[in-house]
Amino acid sequence: MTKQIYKPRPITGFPEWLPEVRLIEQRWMDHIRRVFESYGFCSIETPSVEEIDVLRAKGEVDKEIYVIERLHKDENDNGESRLALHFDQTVPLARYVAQHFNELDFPFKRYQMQKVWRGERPQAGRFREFYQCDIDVIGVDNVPLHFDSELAAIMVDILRGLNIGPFQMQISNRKILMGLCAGLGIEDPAPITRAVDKIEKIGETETKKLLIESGLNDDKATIILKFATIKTQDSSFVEQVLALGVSHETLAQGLAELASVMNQLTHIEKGFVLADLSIVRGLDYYTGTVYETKLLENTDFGSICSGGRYDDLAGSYINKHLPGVGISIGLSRLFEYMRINNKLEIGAKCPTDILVCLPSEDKRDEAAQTARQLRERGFNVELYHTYQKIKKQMAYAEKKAIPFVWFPPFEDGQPHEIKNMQTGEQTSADPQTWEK
RNA sequence: GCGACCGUAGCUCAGCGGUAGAGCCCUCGGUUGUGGUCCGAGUGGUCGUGGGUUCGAACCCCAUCGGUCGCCCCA
Repeated sequence: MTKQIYKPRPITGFPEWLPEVRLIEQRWMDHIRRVFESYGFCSIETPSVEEIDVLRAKGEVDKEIYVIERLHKDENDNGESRLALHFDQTVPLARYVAQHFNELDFPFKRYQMQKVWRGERPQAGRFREFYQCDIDVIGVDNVPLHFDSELAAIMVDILRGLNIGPFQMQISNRKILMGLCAGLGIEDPAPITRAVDKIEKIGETETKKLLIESGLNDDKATIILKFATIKTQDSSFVEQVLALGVSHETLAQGLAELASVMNQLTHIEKGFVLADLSIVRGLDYYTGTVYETKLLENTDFGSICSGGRYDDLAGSYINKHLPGVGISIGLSRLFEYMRINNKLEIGAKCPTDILVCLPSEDKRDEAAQTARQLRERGFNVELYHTYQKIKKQMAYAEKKAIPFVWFPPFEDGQPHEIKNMQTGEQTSADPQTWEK
């Protein structure tokens, strides 16, 4: 009789980590949470599923959405196949705010760290199930522009603390390009924004080709191209845009807003934030400030932290005008980049500080007692429950990279001992007073 | 959804027409109460799957499934 084995394969796009990697991911999340809370953001968690109609209210993203249904559907179950996994946290937030409008305090500042699902082709840094860490500020009728700069500062703060190497956040304002297009008499700005957005990736020549293909004459294409290459560390982009000789009310408004945001970010060390007018972002609900963040050693990897301002978040779900601004860290993407490039400092495979070893069968009580005493004093302590040669017990600690091994007395009357696995040093110690 | 490349042990790969290999990992051993190094032994694969060509296929051909990378889109 041979046992039937179903050989499992990893499901691409749905990552899972070994304990030593997961441990670091948890540390990252702790860090992110701490910074969010330090700015007074509160946490919410929404269900993994939303009604399909809720998810669809914002636009055409149908092919990305995973629908859920029971394997065995009853005849009268039809109405229930209306559920699907959320593909971001902004839409669930909008629904949440609409639903709890009367119980929330505005401006509503919340953070949310959950998994989201997208039915896309997985690639490096692109998953079908991944974590996002969002913060958003929602106001009734308006949200001060100061939040736009504060959100940028928060994210720079977080990313610097994660030790991810050089990065840069690029900020722009959609009104600038929209106003520029309007000022140039361009009726459909969509293909223009798409071309501008690609300049970093495909270069100026290719971008210009795209612009011409979209129906622009050479003069207009040249203006747009010139515009798309403007990058400044302060608000001096304003003069450069004005020098293009196009004027429009929306353009002026966008310039004023972005200048204001940049001026409020001068406290950040130079280089972390850049006004980059080629940033527009595809998502159609952004109407003002837009953010993107790239790792400078590999800008092709994609944005690791992006977001923007929207005029009306929840208009599809409630009859109120609720503008907001939000930004999200692509935790899984960023983490994966660090992991595959061996930049995570992989350490212990468990949170254990001390392994208490079992000297012999008849010393179980003493060993357990020792473990309890150490645990009460705040250490993470594992007890080796199977009596095996000390050699085996040590090898276990070694494999899991547990930093200390505790030896309760082998014979009555002897002292306890503790061994530092890194230095190999072993000394006698008292479970009530020992310190690392 | 479209295009290019790739599927041999848990992992990284060699073999490219004549009966499945290496390194790492894992397990055990190298005697009394102590890990890492070293030495020895062992477990593990119907060579992604199905068909075809051949005396004979991991190897050649076709199909299929899976993976990787681009495009689209995005964290």
